[in-house]
This record gives sequence, structure tokens and C-alpha cells, in this order.
Amino acid sequence: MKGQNRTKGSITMAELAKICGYSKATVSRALSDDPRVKPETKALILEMARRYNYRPHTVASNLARRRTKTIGLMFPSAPRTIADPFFLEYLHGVSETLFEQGFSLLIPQVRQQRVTETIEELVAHRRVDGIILTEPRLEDERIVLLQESNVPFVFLGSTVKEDVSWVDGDNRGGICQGVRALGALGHRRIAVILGEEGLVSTEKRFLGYQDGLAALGLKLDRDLVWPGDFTRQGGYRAVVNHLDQIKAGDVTAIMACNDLMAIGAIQALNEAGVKVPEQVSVMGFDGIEVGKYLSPPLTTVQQPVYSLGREVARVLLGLIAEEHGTVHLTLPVTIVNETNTIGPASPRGAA
Amino acid sequence: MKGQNRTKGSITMAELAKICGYSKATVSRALSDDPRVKPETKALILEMARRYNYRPHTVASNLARRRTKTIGLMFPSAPRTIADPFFLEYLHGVSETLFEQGFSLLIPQVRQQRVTETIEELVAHRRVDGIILTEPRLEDERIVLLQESNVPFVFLGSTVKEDVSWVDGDNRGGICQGVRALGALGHRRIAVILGEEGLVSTEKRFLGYQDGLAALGLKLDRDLVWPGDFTRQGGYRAVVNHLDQIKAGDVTAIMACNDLMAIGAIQALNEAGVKVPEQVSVMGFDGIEVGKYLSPPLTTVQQPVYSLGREVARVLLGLIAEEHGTVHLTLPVTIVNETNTIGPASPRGAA
DNA sequence: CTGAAAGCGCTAACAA
DNA sequence: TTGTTAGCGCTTTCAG
Repeated sequence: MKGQNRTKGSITMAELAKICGYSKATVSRALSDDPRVKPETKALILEMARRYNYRPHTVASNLARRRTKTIGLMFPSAPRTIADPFFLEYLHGVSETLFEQGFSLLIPQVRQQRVTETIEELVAHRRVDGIILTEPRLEDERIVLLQESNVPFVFLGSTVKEDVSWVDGDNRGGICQGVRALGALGHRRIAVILGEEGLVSTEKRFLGYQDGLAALGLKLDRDLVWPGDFTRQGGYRAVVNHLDQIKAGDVTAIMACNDLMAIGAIQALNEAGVKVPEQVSVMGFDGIEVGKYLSPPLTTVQQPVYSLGREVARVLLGLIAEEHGTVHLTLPVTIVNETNTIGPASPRGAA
Repeated sequence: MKGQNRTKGSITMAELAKICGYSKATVSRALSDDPRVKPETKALILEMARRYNYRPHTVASNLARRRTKTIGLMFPSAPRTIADPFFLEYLHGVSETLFEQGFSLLIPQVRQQRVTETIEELVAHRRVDGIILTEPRLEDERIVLLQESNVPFVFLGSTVKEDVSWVDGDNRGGICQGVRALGALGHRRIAVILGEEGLVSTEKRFLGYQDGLAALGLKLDRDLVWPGDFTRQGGYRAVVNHLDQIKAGDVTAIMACNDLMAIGAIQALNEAGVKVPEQVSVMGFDGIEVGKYLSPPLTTVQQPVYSLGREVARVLLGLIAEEHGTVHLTLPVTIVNETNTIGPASPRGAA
């Protein structure tokens, strides 16, 4: 009657214990490599487990240990989507680390404006052991909710609040580097396409832009600050809206705050008959795979996207295991494909 | 002592039962909307549950019900990766449907050549309630393993075996459509870049190519059949290896069996100074987002990638709930961006 | 070093 | 219509 409709080829711990002539407790200890069990006993149990193809029952184990072994992963909300290439590469890193440690991923579908409820749902009765989030905002309501809940969480992207763990690429330094590289090619009229408003990353990248200008001895010109939203369409629109300026030679280079916008910008320039990089240089930020699909490949500030994913997961796991407290981790960035979509400022650039 | 270190704002069913003055059993029934409980009782319990912010404990419930509420998702193995854009969009659809039904996703990291062990691991003690797989092969060892295990499973992509559930885009019809569209533009020398060998989809798409040729009254020319592997690099190499042929005007159009290869092909053509679509037309298959990032956007056969994900999940859930038996679902495809990377055959095309 | 026993929080016969 | 009673399979005191 017992153990009848179970998956074939698999026995329970109780059965294994009987076979070995030990109690469940000892078997449990042996399997978790508890030093208290005698080596010979452990060896015997392990051997029997192998022989009888014993497999631990994860769910039962989780119940007994008050954990779920699953991590909630929140994706960015509109206008960005899960299909954003950046997040795919990032997910790759996250999932790999997580699965190495036996965790599953719960990816809730976040309905517009229901972010807090989604988090509450996740947090209730610890449906997840921890949560990974992206895109911290300057004022982020999620943070207080999460802190109250006592569920460990980590952001991809630095937060304003100090007592929150995050992992991020060097936004400010990276954009600054990019602007300086453009300056080194003789550019003096460098426009920037900003990211979505209200995000910390947008702010940081804008600061990086200003740092870059300062390093070049240039002053901030509001006409060169174009709004954007981190989408390809946003980059496209930014260029279209400033086509006159571009055609007048008032702008010789564009620093886009992410690759998707750089790609959109290049499309708009192509369509307007403006040659990249001969007439206008374009530099992106992120270093996503698809930048390489363009001809020529996109010149961009490469973030270690995959590593960001791995690190975020690693930090969260550390938090869950209580191996450490709050962590802030900034990963370095580098310019790649240096001579593709950027080039020397054209003579008329001084227009 | 009891119920002390639980997530605040959440009580157990036992506590709720005490509050209501009923037994756990009745509460459990009320919460699962069992018709056997008196309406007033049910109302009271529901009200109290709301008031005390009761949240069911998923793990415990799963243990008692002998299920896990998690689905194993197998990703394609090398040379494709989880970072393949096609799979991200697909994952979006899968995860959304699954989460709506309260399922989590377990994405095991599959070590090379360890596919069968990974499946065994998943299946053991029903670590998952069902499994989603991709890229069925002509001879697929996973299928027999899965069938023996009794765990419900679905493939993204049609299988050779009849008694296996799958969801797929119309591969054969789609490629055929693509070839005919090229033919309608006057192309007679249409090369095809094939997918990875051994896959059912590669086979089907090749058949679609042949159908297309037949419809155009052309016969299969082995010189126009180029091997590939579904990666961008594969598409690039295919073109590089046949550059002489292309430059000689012996090929005026290329049908790539997926978008990534089309993108690689275009890069190779660009680098060789061959104009797309003026000198050579290129058509892809899949309709991934990144195709739109090219200038001009890639002409391609659009699969409903997101819907494929949703349908795969829906079918699997149906199988798990035993609502239906084996299902074969083919979703329609359409050509998009019809006048971008394809154009009329150039006069010298008859070379 | 090992075992007995008491749960983890919920579900599901079986009775009443 | 409701309650009682056993578990689900594993972990973990607490004793010995």
C-alpha cells in the first residue's frame, strides 16, 4: 500500500533507512555529510543510496527546513521588456549561478502598476527565499516594502539608499570614458541621449556625461541633452527630433546612454542619409550581443553583462546564507569596437 | 514558542482555523472553494482569511498534494545558448502563462552530453510536474526516457514520433512562402543556408525550401544548398565560403533558415562589399526582435514567438491537469518587412 | 555516534 | 456540513 504510486527507480529516505538498518535521522545526516556520523556508516549509507538510486525529495526537504529554494526575479517594466537583449544576457548569468546551487527561478508576470502586489505575493509565506530586482528608481517604493518583509533582496543597479545590496557596472565612469574617447577624436559638439527618467542609472550616466565634458574642458549645453527612455524607439525619436541640428553640423557625435538607443539613433541617421561614423559618431553603452550584429559593429562601453548576472545571484545567495551583510559591488567597464561607429570629427564640425 | 519566526503579517491555516472556530479541514475546503462547505461558513472563513492576511504555504500544500508546482525548462544545447534572442521571447511567453497558474520554472544548467542525466535528475521524485523541451532531433533519445518516466512533457518544435505533444510554427510552409516571395521578385538562383544537422526543424525547413522551388518550377541545385547551424557565425561562414559563387552572380538571393544566420550572412556580404538587397536579397526566418535593429530591418518569416511560448506552456498545463491527451499545434507564420533586405533580382542574376 | 519523536503546514480519506 | 486522523518525506531537537 505504501510507496506505491511513486516514480519508479526512486525510494524514500525511510525505505533507504530500513535497507541500511539505520534510522531516518542517521541517513539524513549521512546524506548531508554531517560529521557526527561514523565514516563507515556514512560510506555504507552513501553506497546504498547510490545502489537503490535514492533521490532526495526536494519539496519535503524544503518544508522541513523552512525554505523554498526558489528565487523571485523581477523584470523591468515597460517601456523595457523581458525581450530586451541586455536582460537576456543578464538572465543567463543569474540563472547559471542559481542553478548551480539548486535554486529555481520564479519569474512573475508583473502587470502594470501592480509591482507592490506582486512583491507581496512573492513574500507571503516565503514563496521565495530571496528576490532579485532591476532598475532602482530615485524614489523606490519597492525598497521599503521589501525591507519590512525580511526577505533578502538585491538590485541590479545601484540604489540611492545605502542599506540595500546592489551590483552595478560603472555607469558614471563608463559614460565619462566614452565622452572622453569622442573628445580625443576631436569632437566638441557631443550630444547625449538620456535614459528613462526617475531611474538611478539615468542620473548616474548623465553625471558621467558631465564629467566627460568637464575633462574635455567643455561646458554643458542644454541643446545637446536629448531625452530618451532606454528603448530603440526612444533613440530613434531623439535623433529625428534633432535632425536639423545634426544636419547643420551642430552635433558631430552622439553618446547614447544604452546600446538600444544607439541602435535606434543609427537607424534614424541612416534613414536621414547621415553617414555613421563619417558625419556623425555614435557610441553606445552596455555592450549587448546585438551590437555586434550591426555593420559595422557598434562602438560601445561594454558592461560585463553576464558577470553582472552572476554577481547579483552570488550576492543574493550570500545574503540568504547570512554569509555577509549589505554589499555594493561595482564592476568595471571598457570601450569596445573602438573604431567602428565613431571616427574623427569632420572639419565642418566646428560649424 | 510556536509561529514565532514566521513572516510577519501571515498566519498559518491552523491559527486561522482556531480564530474561525472551525477545523483545519473545513478551512482548507473553504479556501479551495469546496462545495461541501456551507456558504455562510465559507464566507466567514474567507473574510477572516482576508482580515488576518492569511497566505497559503505553497510548499506545504505541494508536499501534501504530491506535486511541485514547478516546471523544468530545458534550453537548447550548444552551439545555441540561452542568450539566443529567439529563446528570450519564447521564455517570456512560457513564464507568463506558467506564473499565471502559480508555477515556477526550473532551468537546469545542462552540462554537455549530460542531457539524459539532467532529465533523470528532474524526473526523480518528481522534482518537477512537467518538462518543456526544445529542438526535437530526428532521433531523440530524450523522448523514450521521458515517456518511461511518466512525467508530462511538451516540445517546442514538432517531433517525428506521433505520440508526443508539441507546438510549432509552420516551418515548412513558412520557408516555402519565403522562397516564393523571392521568386516573385524574379530570383531564380536562390541559395539556402540550412540549420543544424539532425534537427527536425532543419529537415522541415529544407523541405519547405524544396516546396518553394517546386512552386517556382525550379529544380534543386546542390550548389545552392549551404550548410549552417542556426548561429550568426554559421551564417557568416556560409556566405564567406561561397563568396566566389555570389560575386559571379550565380546567386541572387539567400534564404537563411533562421534570423541569426541571415544577420551573419548580411554581415559577411557587407564586408565583402556586396550590397543587400541591391545585389543579393537575404531573407530570414523567426522574426526575432533584433532583426529590426538592422538598417534596413531584416526581411523575414515571422513566427509568433511569444505565442509559441504561451501555447507550449498551456499545452503542458493541460497535460498535467489531464484535460487532454497528445496535442500537436502548428501556429501560422507571415512575412514581415517585405521590402527591406530583399529586392528585385538584378539583371545580371541570370549569369 | 545513533535513535525516537515531534514537527514543517497542508490535504484527504473516513467518519460522524 | 464538519471534524478526526493520518500522513506527504524530510529535518532536527533531545536523549542516550
